[in-house]
Amino acid sequence: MLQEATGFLTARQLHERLRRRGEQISLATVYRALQALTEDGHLDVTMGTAGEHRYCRCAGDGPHHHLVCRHCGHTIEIKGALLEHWASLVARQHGFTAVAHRLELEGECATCPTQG
Amino acid sequence: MLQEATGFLTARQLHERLRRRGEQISLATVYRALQALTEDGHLDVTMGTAGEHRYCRCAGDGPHHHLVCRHCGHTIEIKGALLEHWASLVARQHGFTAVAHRLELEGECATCPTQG
DNA sequence: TTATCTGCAAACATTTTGCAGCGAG
DNA sequence: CTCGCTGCAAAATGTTTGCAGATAA
Repeated sequence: MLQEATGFLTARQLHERLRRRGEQISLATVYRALQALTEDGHLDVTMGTAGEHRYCRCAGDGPHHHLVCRHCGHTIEIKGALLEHWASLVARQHGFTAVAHRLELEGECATCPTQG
Repeated sequence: MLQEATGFLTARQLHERLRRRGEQISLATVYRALQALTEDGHLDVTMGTAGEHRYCRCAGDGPHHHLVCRHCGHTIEIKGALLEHWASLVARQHGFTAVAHRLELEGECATCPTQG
């Protein structure tokens, strides 16, 4: 059902896509499904700068980050062991414990179909 | 007026603080002031996981990141030259250009007043 | 029967905006 | 007068929830 989420989508965007494919699904159901799948760990969630949730279908194989094309939404997963190391080091230097980190990279991908 | 924003605050939190100090300010005015100050570059904005904006008074001296205590909101600015380097390197490796990045570190600070 | 899933619409939270009042120039 | 700042309330947007009907075990 959420095979559509190959990149980062808002609930509304996913809803629109599904309806265009002919599914008669309602927005509320999309939200509920998204919620359930997120709880099960099948989806990652990030916050857009406009305050909306963005859902992404990621392999649940541990912490990673995302490189997202700002035009087409194409997403690449990044396993940033180096970053995680650096993050916990910096945090410890400042006396912080139980540190979680969140990184998002946004740019323009080389093969962006929406470039023209 | 926003000297209160020593850490990350939502508009509501700031509004509450100001009212407790006796200011008869309205929520709309808080938003408007926040908006103006953000445009002027006097405030940084991040998104909380619940979808709310969080405002922070930062020196506008170039890109940096934040280490935030999840309990008291105490915030430390981090200049991550190493991270920026790594980020643009990774992005370039994947063919991305014009890459912006956003990092947030959240943990528990050593001198947290709300630990008990 | 119960349990789950669904749609619709209302509720809810955050943020923005329209209108009017007030003080400064 | 105009201009800008303010408060109140309503609107806009994104998200959640209450209720009832359908379907499955």
